Amino acid sequence: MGATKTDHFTERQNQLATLAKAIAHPARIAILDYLIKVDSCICGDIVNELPLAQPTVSQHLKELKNAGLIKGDIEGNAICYCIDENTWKQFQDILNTFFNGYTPKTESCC
Amino acid sequence: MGATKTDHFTERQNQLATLAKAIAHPARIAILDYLIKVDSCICGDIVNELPLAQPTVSQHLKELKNAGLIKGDIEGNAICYCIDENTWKQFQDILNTFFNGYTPKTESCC
DNA sequence: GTATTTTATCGCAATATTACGATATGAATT
DNA sequence: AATTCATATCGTAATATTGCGATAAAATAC
Repeated sequence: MGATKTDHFTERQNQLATLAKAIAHPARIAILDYLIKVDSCICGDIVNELPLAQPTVSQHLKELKNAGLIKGDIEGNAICYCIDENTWKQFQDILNTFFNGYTPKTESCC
Repeated sequence: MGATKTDHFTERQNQLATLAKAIAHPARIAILDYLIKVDSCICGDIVNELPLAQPTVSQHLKELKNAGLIKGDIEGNAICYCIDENTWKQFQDILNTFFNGYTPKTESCC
């Protein structure tokens, strides 16, 4: 055991969970924060911005890339990373739909 | 190693990550889906709705409760669970703020 | 060519998460 | 008090995640 039983849930539930997992780490939030802050594609210096070793940052970048949240192109001997506008909007939509799905009842027993 | 280096990130980054982690599992999404669907507090039958054993469901409920997303009161020999309206709205805000923080640039190099 | 710089990958150790059987708890029922 | 029902907790096994040192890969600089 220990492995998530993905088969038993709907595709939407799994997608939402995977999406949440992609941003479920402060380092990955910090990376996205930074990409938003500098307001342009970033070549290099992401490692210097984080309190983590280079291989660890590289791994987090990979996960963000797998999730589709960021994209990166090789540019000389550096990589140009930036937020993937389309996936970003898509994620925003999915989360909004989920959270807007709930409307508080007038009568609640708890 | 293996433990997340929470100390090195801002409180906001950690909060956002923790929040995301709370919904980063299809079973927990499914529980929230169900609570939204039945549109009232639920006493019992959450276990029957999920493809997981009772202790596992109980554990997921506990995590959702820890995150503040749901609240539960003892009601006879059952528990009345429902979505915590306030935390729900708060989470929605935090996520919205995060996702709205990004506005695509006209000139993007990737 | 050899250095230098930057990012990726490998391999491993530490920790966290997921899942569930067994058992405990706690309230209602008989 | 014993039974029943619903949920919680304990203990443990399987798997996943996090982190980093060592090393590789790939481009630039000299």
